[in-house]
Amino acid sequence: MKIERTDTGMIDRRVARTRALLQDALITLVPERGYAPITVEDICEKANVGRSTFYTHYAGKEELRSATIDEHLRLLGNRQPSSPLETSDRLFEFSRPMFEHAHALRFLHRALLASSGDTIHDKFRERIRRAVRSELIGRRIDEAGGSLEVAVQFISGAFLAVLAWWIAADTGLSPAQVDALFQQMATRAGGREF
Amino acid sequence: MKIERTDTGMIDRRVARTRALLQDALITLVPERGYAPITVEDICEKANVGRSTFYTHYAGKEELRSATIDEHLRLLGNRQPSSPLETSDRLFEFSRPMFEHAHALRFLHRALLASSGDTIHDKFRERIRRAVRSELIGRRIDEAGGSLEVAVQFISGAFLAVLAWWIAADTGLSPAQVDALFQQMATRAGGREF
DNA sequence: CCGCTTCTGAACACGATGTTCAGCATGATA
DNA sequence: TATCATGCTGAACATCGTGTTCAGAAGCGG
Repeated sequence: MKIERTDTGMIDRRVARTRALLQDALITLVPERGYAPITVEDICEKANVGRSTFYTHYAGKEELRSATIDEHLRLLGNRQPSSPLETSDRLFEFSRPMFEHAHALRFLHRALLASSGDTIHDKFRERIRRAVRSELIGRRIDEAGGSLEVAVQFISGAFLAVLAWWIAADTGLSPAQVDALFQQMATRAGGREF
Repeated sequence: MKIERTDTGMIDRRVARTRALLQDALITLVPERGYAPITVEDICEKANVGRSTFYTHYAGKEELRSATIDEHLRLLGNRQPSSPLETSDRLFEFSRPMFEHAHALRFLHRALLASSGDTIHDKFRERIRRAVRSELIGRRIDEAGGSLEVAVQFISGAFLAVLAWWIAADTGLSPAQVDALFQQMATRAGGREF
């Protein structure tokens, strides 16, 4: 069976209801056990929706998750670019609204963006974080308000992104070259207290 | 059945052979299809190892991957800390050896570290990357040797790491505060050409 | 060469996926 | 309100991957 739209383009209430129930169920379930171990049946049970019904809406767990995210990201996308005239020359305008939005929907983000459940990645990341942390401690005298941890996350995140990109993309850059570029940015990032 | 060691602590050749075959099979398979869709049976077939044998060595796919990584990371770990006396005050000493190592074993890294196959994360990351890229273009005049892309990866990686940490850890920091810290580091990272 | 360990492949139980369908319930429309 | 098209249901089914078990074959170490 397949879900169509009415001639007028309206969405049947039953369809809207079912989809909302399923998405809510997913969002409720993920924080409890994590995403990976959840089954379609779990979701249906929590949502009080027949399993066969699930498949008339989504091809599987992944598609439900994807649709859920998309629907919420669309809301974020529909913001006016913070007054188009006011072209401040502050860099990285995007960050503030992102932080705001993530904070407002932090439960959703926790449920759907956090925990890829990827053991390997996490192991590797933790390794890097430790290295960065130990290099930062002792260089910075004062660390009020957990800004050390922000710096650790900042630097290690940057490093891993550059590393992953460099390995995957097979640019012509030699290890020494990427490292030089990374070093330059990383060192500057900390400012004078480094 | 369970694999033990001989009294002398030696590893039976058959055991070594089997494990090597399985690890190699995994490394061969991942670049072809990605990690997620690979089944234990696939691995066994590629490795020419009985499926029941697989389970006498590893509890599942994940454990095999974990063991494979660990075994290779151990090789990296056994490096002397680049002459302990030479305590250069160059920051982030860790990065250079990492880049070197990743380059040497780049096929392994591509196979096991790249592509978590996580659709959602990737979508989100790409969104950020685009935002960063568009903010950087136009500000930087000269972009020789793909250093723009390095900057994009650097900044977006840093942003996502900070965001993920902040959402997950529930520190007391307000959106404005995290953003301020992020902005400070990000702006500095680019140096004067920003 | 002997004895012990590992490998093998087939069989089994299990759980989750994804599909199908006949019948029921509900929303849209007039 | 009546009608009818559409969505929901639940049970049944086929399929697939997982993880276990075991008896016999093969290979290793001593």
